[in-house]
Parts: sequence; C-alpha cells; structure tokens
Amino acid sequence: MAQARGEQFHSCRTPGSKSAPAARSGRARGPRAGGNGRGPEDPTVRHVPRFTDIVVEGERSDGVLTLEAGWAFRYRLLGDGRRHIIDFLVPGDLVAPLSPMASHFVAALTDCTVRRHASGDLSALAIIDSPLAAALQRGMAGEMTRLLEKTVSLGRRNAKERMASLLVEMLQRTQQVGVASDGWFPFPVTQELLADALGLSIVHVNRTLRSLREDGLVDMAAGRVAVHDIEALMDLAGLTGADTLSELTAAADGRDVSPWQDAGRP
Amino acid sequence: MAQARGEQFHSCRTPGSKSAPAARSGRARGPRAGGNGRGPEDPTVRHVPRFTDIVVEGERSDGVLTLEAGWAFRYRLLGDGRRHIIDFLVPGDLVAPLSPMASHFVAALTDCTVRRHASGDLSALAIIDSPLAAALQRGMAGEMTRLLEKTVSLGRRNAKERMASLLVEMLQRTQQVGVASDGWFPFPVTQELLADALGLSIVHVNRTLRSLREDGLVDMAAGRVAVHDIEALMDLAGLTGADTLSELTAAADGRDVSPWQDAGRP
DNA sequence: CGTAGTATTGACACTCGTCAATTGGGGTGG
DNA sequence: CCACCCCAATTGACGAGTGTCAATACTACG
Repeated sequence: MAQARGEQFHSCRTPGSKSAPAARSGRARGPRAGGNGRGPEDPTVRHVPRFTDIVVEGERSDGVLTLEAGWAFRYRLLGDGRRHIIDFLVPGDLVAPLSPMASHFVAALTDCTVRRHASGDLSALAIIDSPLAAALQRGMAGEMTRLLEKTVSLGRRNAKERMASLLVEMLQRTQQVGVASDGWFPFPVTQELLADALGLSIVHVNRTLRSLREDGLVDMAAGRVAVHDIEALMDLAGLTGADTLSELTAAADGRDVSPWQDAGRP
Repeated sequence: MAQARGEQFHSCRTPGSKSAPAARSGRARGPRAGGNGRGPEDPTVRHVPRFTDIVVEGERSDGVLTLEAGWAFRYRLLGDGRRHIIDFLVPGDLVAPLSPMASHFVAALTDCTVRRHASGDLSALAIIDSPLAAALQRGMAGEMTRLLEKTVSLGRRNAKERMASLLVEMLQRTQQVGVASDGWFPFPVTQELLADALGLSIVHVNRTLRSLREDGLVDMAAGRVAVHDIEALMDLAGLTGADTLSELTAAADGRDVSPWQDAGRP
C-alpha cells in the first residue's frame, strides 16, 4: 500500500550519502537561515548560497522578504522523509510571509539574494506603508492562485498534463521577469526536484520528459527548457490561451521586474 | 493516457440525466448567484438552497462573504468536465474573497446562509474596519494553510492517507464550530464529492472507506462520520498529535463559533 | 583517472481508474 | 399502499498509469 512511499523514496535516495542537498539541509544544519556573508553594505539585503535554507519551518518569519536574484523553492517535509515542493520562486517573488502560519521551508536553488522590506509586526503595515502593503497582498494573492492551480493539477491531471502545466507556468513567469529568451527559459532544477514538485517519481519524470520530447513539444537540458510548441503544450496543460494563466499574468500586472522597488525601505 | 479523465468522468456520469447537481448548476443556470429568497428582513444575509452556487467563477465577488450556517464547498472545473473540490466550508468560514483573483466556484452543499460584511473596494478596509480586516486576514491565512496542506496530500500521499487526512481535518474543524459530538461529526457529502476532493475515482473512494471501516477506524453513513480511533487515523494521516493540524487550530484561535460576529456591519 | 551525483532505461509490481452489473433506499405517482 | 424510478453505494474484473528496483551511461569535479 505504498504508492509514493518506498521508505527512502526520493530526496533521501542514498540514506548514508550526502545527496538531496536541499532536503537534508532543511534539517541537519545547525545555523538556521543560510545567511553566510551578509550584503557587503546593505543590511536589508542577504546573500544565500545555493542549497541552503532561506526560511526554516517553524521559524516565525519576521517581516516582508522577497527574492531579488536567483531561484528558490518552497517545500514541506512529511514525517517519513517524503518531500513536496510547493512551488518555485523567481526574482521578484515573495519569500515571506506566505501566510502568517503556513509552515514550510524555502531553500535557495541557486545562489540568490534576498531583500527585507519591513520587519516585525505587519498588522499596521497598511497604514504605514500602503504601497508595500499592496505589493505584499499582490504577492500573496498570486501565490494563492498558483497554489490553487497546483491543487487542481495534482488532483485531476496526469503526469504529462502536470508537467506541461508546470512548464507553461514557468515559461510565463520567467518571461514576466525578463529572463526568458525567445524559445527557451532557464530552469535550474534536477529531475528529482521536478518529481517532488509534480508528485511523481524521478523515473516517471524522466519518462514524461522523454515523451514530451518525442512529441516535439519541449527539450530540457543543462538547466534550460526549450519550448518548441507552446500551443500544443498549453493545450496539453488544459489552458486555452485566454485561460487561467493569462489571468495570472493580468493579476501580476503593474509588475515589470519587481513590484517591490518603489516600496523599498521606509 | 487518461488516468483521471474518462471523458464523462464524474460529476457528469450520465451525461443526459440530471445528476451531479452542484457541478452542473455551476454552468447551466441563468440566474447567477443562487440567491432566491433574500433574508426575511436583513439585507446583509442571504439564504442559498442546496446545490446552487453562492459564488460563480469569474464574477468579481464584491466584499467580504462568510458562511453563517450550512455547508458549502469551493470547486474548480477543468475544460473537459473534470471537477476538483478545493475544500469544504463550515459555518464561520470565509466564502469570499479567497484572493482577489482566484477564480473558482462556491456551491452550497446544504441549504445555507451567507452574510455580507462589507461591499465594494476592500483596499481601504484595514483603515476603516480593522477588526473585520483582521478577521479577513485570519480567514484567508487559514484557507491558505489548508490549501498548502492539501497540495502536499495530493502530491505525496496515497488514497488511504488522503482520506484519513481529510477526515481528521473535518473532525477538528467541526469541533471548533461546535457541531461535532463525541465520537462523530456531520459530513453531508456523497462519495462522488469525496472523490473530487481527494483526487480519486468514486469507486476507489468506496474501496478506501471500506478499508478504513474494516480497520475499525471510521464509519461513514447518512451524512455522518463516526471516528472510532482518532489516534490511528491521525497516525495514518501523518499527523503526530502536536503537528500541523494543531497549528491550524491554534491559528484559528480566538474564534469560538465565528470571528465575524463582532465585526458585523459598519 | 576516481568519485559522486544525475540522467536513462528495462523489467516488474502495485495503486488506482474504468466498465459493468447489482443492491438498497427514498421519492412519487397511480 | 404499491410499483416504479432515480441515484448513491457496492462489488468484481480488468487495464492503464505510476512506483520500485537495479543496472548502465553521462558529466562534472578534484
């Protein structure tokens, strides 16, 4: 009765070794948040090396944190070692708070830079700094929309559809922040991470990617994804052009690269 | 390649007949929000008959809506007719807005009563009515926490674990609003609805329930769930007592039956 | 040139979906 | 009051989708 369980499922595939960097770092390290060298000068900026945690579960994240550069991902661990990746973060995305009490980790996928926009209690934020509050709400709303979409995917779509759905989403998001080129976009993830994000096994992720490649839809290698047939891909994902994702786009409107820039520090 | 698809999957099982009330009502009706008879006197209260929609996708829900009595559920439709139930709502829960742009339906599971606490633009709400704004944020945060938990369930738990997880959650939520008795709680859903909520087929929901019954964990009949071994059930769900759900409980703290009562109309 | 992690692949097992038939209430009209 | 109907619940048989195990390439790095 262990469809997705296998004891040393993924993220802990070779229990004794030093694999699955992010997942392990989530528990084994002593120093909590992965801040090593702080910003050379600016105290509101922190540099986080890849594969270390930016936000640790249970730690009450204080203030508004955003990802300024690099890639990260939100994840949650189940008691038995299974891991689920909630979503990936690109520059401009909100790191914390997702919600005052949604407990999960956020880990750096690449070396990245995090900025703190406000500290301490946020309840008075709307009055003190309304543009920041508005940006915060946009960020949380966008996150919730993606979360909802992901729930539907996991509940009612098969492997290929889920993969297509994720790739379309990431293409659009990378386009929004201007790091996507014409036919491709950067996506620095391993198949293991993809598996944890899509609720699949590593092997099946591989099979699914191969299938999409053979269909001529996408190619994925060296941390980049080449999209050859966006039409077919969106169709597979169940998105009919003017569908959900465009709402997502519209919702994130007014944000060219970062909605946070004007809302800097107080 | 159609694991969860079968064309006339669920919620449309007999395409020609009048089955699947909620799902169909989501599309086929002309009059939008299912408000029939309004509140006998109070214009902020609306009575909604079972199996009609409270909130229709795309309709920009204006203001803050909460469920005052009865059961409802949030759902989303995929283009091909598949349906996914995002979550169930009990009295006291936030109906709208979940997020300014998360598009989905909310349908009444039983006859129920909905109250509007504020209308129009909510951006100034924090300043105008801070207790209501606080309640709204609690409501949205709780929703997000459950959404996140559900994502993990769908991605990384098998049928039995998902079912256990849902039942534990519903037990705790019904306890909070005081409609649960000692060993049982009301849960007016069909197995079809359960299937759509858990990302399973109707048949497999039936099998899963039978298995749980044979294990002596729960009994489900006549719209009620009898929990015989909450320990084992939580264990199955991957909750170790002081785990996530208790955080959920703590998060909803300060709410006995409804956090909205004091934040009534302006 | 080892060593380790990642990607691939094949073989096989198990979970879960699909199809189809049956049962058992709960209405409802005669 | 009974016959009928509709629908939820159940069950069995079978197949598709996905997970698991294990072995083999690839690549990068020291």
